[in-house]
Amino acid sequence: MKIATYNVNGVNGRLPVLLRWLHESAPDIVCLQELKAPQEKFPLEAINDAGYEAIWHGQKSWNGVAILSKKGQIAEVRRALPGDPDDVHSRYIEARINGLLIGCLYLPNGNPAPGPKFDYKLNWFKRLIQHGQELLALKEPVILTGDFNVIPTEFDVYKPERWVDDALFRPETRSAFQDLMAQGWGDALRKLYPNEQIYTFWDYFRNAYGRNAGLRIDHFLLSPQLDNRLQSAGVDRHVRGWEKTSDHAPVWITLADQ
DNA sequence: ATGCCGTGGAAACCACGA
Repeated sequence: MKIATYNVNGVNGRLPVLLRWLHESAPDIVCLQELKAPQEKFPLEAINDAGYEAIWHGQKSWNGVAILSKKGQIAEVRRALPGDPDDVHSRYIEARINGLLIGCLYLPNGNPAPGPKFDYKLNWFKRLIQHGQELLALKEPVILTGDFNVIPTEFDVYKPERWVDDALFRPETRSAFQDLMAQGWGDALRKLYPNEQIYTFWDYFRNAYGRNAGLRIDHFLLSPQLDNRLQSAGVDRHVRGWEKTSDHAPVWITLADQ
């Protein structure tokens, strides 16, 4: 079973790219972030025509997350991260599909830091850590995936010294990510490629993709129940080179059937 | 060092992104 995550940066603006990639890569389950579309503007018909069922939580202009599946029913569990009923951003959706519990997330960017946006990021992170603990306590096969907006280590950025004061790389951010990982999650891509340089995002500016000036900020976190089912993982980095493409590339894993 | 590009929405610019 192939599962992917992709920050599309506008699901309607990128629809041709999304459909081309779905056809080429043929993942069974897809987590999307940054739909940038209100609930009623999600392109369900085109997604259905591509062979996928979908659940989504849209929002006007910004954020927005979705889970697509062409394998098994999507049983939605929640469409918000617990812990703050006043949080109106659409950044989390969770569902059971085919024996997997999948959390699709778009963690706040947090810039500029310090400031209220960074505070929001850290508060969101606290809620994610709390929820992560609850997910692991289920002792089920769980996947937490999406755009974490976290550069986990110096090895995950082309020029770390330029990013030390950035909300994606600040000590508080890395520390929060370490706290989450310490619960027992496995970083799927790092587990399979401990020494490879892996990027999932390249800025639109300064020919970042051409220079491979990238960041690794889209992650697949697996619960221990999935440790021995992880078969392969990768980044479809060539998609970042397409016309009218997102600044992120799709990331995927494959799991052995149980 | 920098939003230099790109999106959506409102309004011919702005907020936001990483």
